[in-house]
Amino acid sequence: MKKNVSLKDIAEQVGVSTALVSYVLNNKLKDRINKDVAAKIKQVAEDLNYRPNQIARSLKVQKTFTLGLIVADISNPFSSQIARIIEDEAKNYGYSVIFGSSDESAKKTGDLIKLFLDRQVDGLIVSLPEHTEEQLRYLKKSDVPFVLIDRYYPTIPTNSVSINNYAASQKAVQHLLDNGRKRIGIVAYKTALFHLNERIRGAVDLLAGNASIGMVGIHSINQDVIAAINSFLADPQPVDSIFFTSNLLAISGLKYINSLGIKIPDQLAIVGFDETDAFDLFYAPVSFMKQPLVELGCESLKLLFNSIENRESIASIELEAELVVKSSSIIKK
Amino acid sequence: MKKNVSLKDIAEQVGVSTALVSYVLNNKLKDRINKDVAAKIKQVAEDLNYRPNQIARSLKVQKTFTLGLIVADISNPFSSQIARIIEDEAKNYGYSVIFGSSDESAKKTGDLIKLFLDRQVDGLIVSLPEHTEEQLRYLKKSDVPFVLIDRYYPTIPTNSVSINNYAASQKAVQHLLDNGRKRIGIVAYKTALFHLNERIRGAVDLLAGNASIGMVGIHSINQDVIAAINSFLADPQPVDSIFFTSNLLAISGLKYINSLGIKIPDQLAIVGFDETDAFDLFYAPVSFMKQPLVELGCESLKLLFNSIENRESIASIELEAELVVKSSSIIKK
DNA sequence: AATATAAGTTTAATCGATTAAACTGGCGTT
DNA sequence: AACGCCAGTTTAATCGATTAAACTTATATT
Repeated sequence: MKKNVSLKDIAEQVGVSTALVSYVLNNKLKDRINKDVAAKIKQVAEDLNYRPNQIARSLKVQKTFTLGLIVADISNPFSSQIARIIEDEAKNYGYSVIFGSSDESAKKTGDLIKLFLDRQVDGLIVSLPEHTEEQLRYLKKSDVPFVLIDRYYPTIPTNSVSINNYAASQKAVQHLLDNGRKRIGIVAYKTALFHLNERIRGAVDLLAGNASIGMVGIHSINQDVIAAINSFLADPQPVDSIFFTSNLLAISGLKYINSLGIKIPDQLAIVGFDETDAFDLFYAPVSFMKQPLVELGCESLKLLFNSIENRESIASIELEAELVVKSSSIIKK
Repeated sequence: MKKNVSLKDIAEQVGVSTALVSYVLNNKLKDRINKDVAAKIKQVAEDLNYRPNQIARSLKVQKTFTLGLIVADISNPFSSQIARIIEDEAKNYGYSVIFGSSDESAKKTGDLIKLFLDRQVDGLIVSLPEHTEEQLRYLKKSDVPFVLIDRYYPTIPTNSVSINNYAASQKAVQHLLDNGRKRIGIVAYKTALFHLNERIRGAVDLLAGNASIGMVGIHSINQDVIAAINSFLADPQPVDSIFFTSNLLAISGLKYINSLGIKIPDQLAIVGFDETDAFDLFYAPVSFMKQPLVELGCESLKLLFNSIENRESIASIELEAELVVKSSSIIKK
């Protein structure tokens, strides 16, 4: 195996100490160093194709320039788009990202947190599954800067970036009302996650109790979505519109609606949550609440870097989602 | 800032050397160590919640237990699913993954390779953009174990895992022929990438020159797909079926076909490449060539770990894609 | 001439772990 | 009593970089 070139190799070849090589290559003590020696060192470093060992550097300077990212599932487009944005933006700050999927499991989340802390990440961006108060406390105690993204506990103060789910939900429902819909079905997760329950609360508040809600278990999505839609339709006053509070729920629901031969938007208006290619391929392209993914990612990093520089700072940022109207929810002319 | 607990802290508290602590916690020299002392050390380590600093450990043992993963774009479902599988499986081997998106840029790919090498990854899994022979040579010279996934250069021997694109393409086209289609349009990328050209070659060979091909630039997908479809339809003998050689091409094409009001599969049969939710939401769920993603990921890791243990080994693995038939390509009963 | 200052470089400690080699008493053997 | 041996432990080097402090010369100042 070829050995990597180290400071020592350069030092020996030039005939100086490693310290001097380090000073030269890092442009420190600039004005005190002999120009010819500096030039020679740079030349040799170049010739040997020297690349500093970041592990050694990290150990010494106590900084890894690595961030940990925990998402629910990197293969879900919501997560992967966020990951993409964070990876890109972190690179601009000189940071790399290591990542993991929690699979909505509290235990996996805890394991990933420990794994990342062991690797001395400089900070974490985490999307927490439900029932992770313990993991969150561990994280706070660890004293590593971190930011919660998408999901947070309103009663536990932390850095966080999320959207205003309550308002988003109301925008979606109001849009259906504005388009003449009277009976709105809400399909939502049965969950302890605050942000998802805010989506329910927003809709219910606006409809003043006059809402049909279908609850879906995260591990039985297709089955529960079908049951929810069936019950919406079996109602003496069947719904004339459905608001799906997540992208997976919408995809699952639309497949079933397709198979029933129900016409969208004539018989049923649809609004989804989060963007996906699939919405556009539907014969009646699906209206949806669009989350500001770039802002979510960038604001998270801003908070995180703030927190890395100044441990005291804690901030919560709430962004607005935007309604994108396509043909699934409007009255055909 | 709270300092992490180190071996030294434990050693001081117990009143022994750090060496002994290390031996105990790593279960080395088991039979030579006083049981009471060992118990005490373990107890104190537990009490202080000691977690070894992996950076320090990596420096000493010259192994980081980290892999680098370079995909084209982590927000493309093909990449993110692979990333998911690799992350999961690597974790089983005790490895973490750092990742980056090349954006199909040779320069970014080179930058990522350097970044990952600087961080002393133990190995790399790379999906190369076109015109990256130079970056590939650099990688080979670096002597770090790596595996190419999905894409490879047939003339440059490396570890690689890919699918048999030639055969996959023929399966797709043969399926269309079997279902009575006579004029098949192929929509493919204009690219230097070998694996994508294999898809074209497979189709063309089978159709013996009787194929219409629409070439699409990677940076002008929508525009070029539209042009391709227009030309297919303007032909004196218009096509009765289209094979899209990637998921993005299919999505783009289906959107356009939708807008033209063309009926699938009656007027036009469709076969796509790679799975996506979108295919299922289309009113005529789309048939597609399904890549064995789990196998791709797992075989890559197997090759990589082989290569990490034994630098000499080089192997290329070719997997088969499978045709998944839905309603977009079959004759309606 | 004595001393201060500056320029250029090196020494050596350090980050936190690992590990080969050396050490220390106590014990048994002859 | 002298020696070897062994269990149990420590010493010290090492990984590759960073950096405060110390160290040389040479030059300037008084």
